[in-house]
Amino acid sequence: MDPATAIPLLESLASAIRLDAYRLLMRSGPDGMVAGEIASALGLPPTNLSFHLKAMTHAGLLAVEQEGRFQRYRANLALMQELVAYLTEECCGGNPELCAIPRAAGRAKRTAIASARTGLRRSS
Amino acid sequence: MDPATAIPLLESLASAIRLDAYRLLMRSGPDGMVAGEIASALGLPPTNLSFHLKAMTHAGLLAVEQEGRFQRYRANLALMQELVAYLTEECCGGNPELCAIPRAAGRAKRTAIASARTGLRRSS
DNA sequence: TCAATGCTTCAACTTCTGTTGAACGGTTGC
DNA sequence: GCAACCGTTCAACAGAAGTTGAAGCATTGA
Repeated sequence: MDPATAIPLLESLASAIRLDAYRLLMRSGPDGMVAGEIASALGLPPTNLSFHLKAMTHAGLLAVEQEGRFQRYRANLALMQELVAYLTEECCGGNPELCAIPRAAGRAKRTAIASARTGLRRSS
Repeated sequence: MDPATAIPLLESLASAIRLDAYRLLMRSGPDGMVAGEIASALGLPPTNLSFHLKAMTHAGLLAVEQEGRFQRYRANLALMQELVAYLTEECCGGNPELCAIPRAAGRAKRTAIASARTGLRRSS
């Protein structure tokens, strides 16, 4: 995944309504939910929900299927997993165990990066 | 992590400028970078960059430290890892291996959900 | 002390996002 | 066919986010 793909997904999730909707659909499993069910579960007017569901569907985070007069939405879990993998990569360069360590422990690995800079240093 | 904590982080990352800035700082390791270095690396005017760095710092995604007349920014990798853990949880209920499976495989698990609905089914 | 530097804050503006009510199209059941 | 229902699209508005230039504050070096 590249940034251009990740950003629309992050935008989709960076809203309380859309994050709630996604979590709801994730929990509802492969059956997903019909728009009206989602609206009543989240307590939203249908126009507003439709706006957000459309945005998420456009981003690829949801799939929609017509079912008679209903619209059934499902979470695209595979894409979400790709996003998580991308963030893990961006977080620690693929080494999650480096993330939370104290600063001194990263010293060996950052030599190359440090030497590429212009000599600005903390007072130490 | 709860949604109220995750959303500002997702907002922080849901912008090309801010995502680029975070990736840059992540790659620069524990040394971080000075604001001017970031600005020239990303090709941004300082006012604009300052706006975004402030937003990310406010969200907790970056840490900033004064260093003489410079401001040194560092990525908060621990928080990023918490976010990834949260998304993993939200993605598959803590079971990432369930994510990408074909729909039929989830049948047993969704019985309870399905029975709560009104008997609507796809034509199959 | 004073000019230069690095970065931020402020104000003004433009653009994007989110919300709402009204209208519309498609499906269902009588 | 026709009314009821589900959900979307549209238009209008309010508020938030992003960008820019000017001004300000703090630090540095002469």
